[in-house]
Amino acid sequence: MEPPRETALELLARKLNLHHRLSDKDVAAIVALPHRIRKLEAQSYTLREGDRPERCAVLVSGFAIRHKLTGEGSRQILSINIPGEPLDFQNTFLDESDHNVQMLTRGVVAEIPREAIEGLVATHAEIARAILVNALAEASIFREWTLNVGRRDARSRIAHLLCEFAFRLSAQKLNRNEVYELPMTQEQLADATGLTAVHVNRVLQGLQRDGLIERDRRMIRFPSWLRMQDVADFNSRYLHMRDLAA
Amino acid sequence: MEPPRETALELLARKLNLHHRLSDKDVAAIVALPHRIRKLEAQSYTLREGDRPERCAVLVSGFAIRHKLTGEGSRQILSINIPGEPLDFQNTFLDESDHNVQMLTRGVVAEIPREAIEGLVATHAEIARAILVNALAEASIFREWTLNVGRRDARSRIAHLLCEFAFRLSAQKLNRNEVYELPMTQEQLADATGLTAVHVNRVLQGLQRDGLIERDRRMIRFPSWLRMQDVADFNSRYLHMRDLAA
DNA sequence: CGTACGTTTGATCTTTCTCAATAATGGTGG
DNA sequence: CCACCATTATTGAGAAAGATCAAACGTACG
Repeated sequence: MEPPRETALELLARKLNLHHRLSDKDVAAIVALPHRIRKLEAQSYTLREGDRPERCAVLVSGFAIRHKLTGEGSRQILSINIPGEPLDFQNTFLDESDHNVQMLTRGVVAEIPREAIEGLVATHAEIARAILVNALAEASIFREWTLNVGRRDARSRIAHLLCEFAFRLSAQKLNRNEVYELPMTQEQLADATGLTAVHVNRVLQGLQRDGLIERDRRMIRFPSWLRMQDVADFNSRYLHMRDLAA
Repeated sequence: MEPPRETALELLARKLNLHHRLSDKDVAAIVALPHRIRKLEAQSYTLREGDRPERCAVLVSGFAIRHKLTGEGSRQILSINIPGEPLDFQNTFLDESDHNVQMLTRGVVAEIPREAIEGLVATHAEIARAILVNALAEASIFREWTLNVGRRDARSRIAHLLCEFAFRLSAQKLNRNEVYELPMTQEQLADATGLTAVHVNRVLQGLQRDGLIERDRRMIRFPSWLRMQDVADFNSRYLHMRDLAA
């Protein structure tokens, strides 16, 4: 028997609760939010640089990325979003988006009208706080990525990304047992780490050769989380989660 | 005759107003905040990774940086803060700091008690919004830095940092005429761009040779802002300022 | 006026990129 | 269910950007 399926907004409530404790009443207010469910194809954009967001998408299933491009056209992926995460809260409060949000896989989002969010924030102080804390926690992830790309070598850099992804999946209880699927091509992995796809390929093989990861297709398994964490220089503090999972 | 000196909190109000329009009443409420003025030496920390912030420092004069270290000890500077900017708003709402905040030069901060900020936010919706927008705008800067470090070559990377700094100084009206002092050693410039000091030195010389910058000590001048902007791949959109200066 | 710190220079080494080709894979239409 | 096509992964060889090491030179300030 399957456990009852979580609704889109329950998922969001659980995510926000990860950063800031919410009462049952607050959770109920979130779940009561008006919204529209929408299916999205892989590669489709939910928001483009320069856009003015009028609704706020919450990722229900599938994976999304934030990215921006240099004038020369090379791409940097800025973060990966997993189910439960709000995609546009940050942009909802700014006049125009400074980056792109794109689906990595096909998936489902719940779109909440801007005004509904604004109303909620105005009347529920703890939810407002949770949204702020969520935004700040995401900013912390950007900082860690700057460190990752700026100061770690290719091996640690990739290992760090793998650790972060695994950790966040666990925290949202999205991975069955020890294995998870990394929904990215090596090209995308390269754009996330500031490397080239060729080099990513070689580094992945190196990690595998040294028994740090096992790969089958896009499935990844860490034989030893501890050793992996060490190579990745990964410490979950920057994720600002109240409860430590994994 | 000097214009009347701006107070610490007027400076903050002006900075917040840059991102979100504030009424005179809101400005007055900010200026009325309890606070303590403190002088800080160069290199002193206002906050360390792992700390729990109990007061919120606003930079009044001098410059500060955010940075974090890898396990191996190399440092990545995450952003530079200029007078008027709140140093700890982001950490005030999280349980512990995920990065260090350190003075780049000697300077002065105004320390506002945590509870005073919380009270202000609870009673002044527009100020709360301005603080949120300020935090989101700073997150946008982190994203741009990830792109900078991940996908631009050394020359553009350094040029971009120089442009950003010049632009933000102008927006806060902190630079006399066209010249400004970059308050960083080449070592620090290296830590901000993910390079080594030696290479930074060579790149700076290259920029100078090509007539893109003029240097005298730490003073920097751009003979042509347009050409510089072009080399830097700089577009101020990500700074989310309502009025464009410079 | 000396000492510590910051800048500059040269020589050499390494990591990572580039270019190019080949091999798997996965999804699609018939 | 199969053949085909487009994407993705893998491999090799050579080039380049940037790192490293070491030394010399400036300069600010106590």
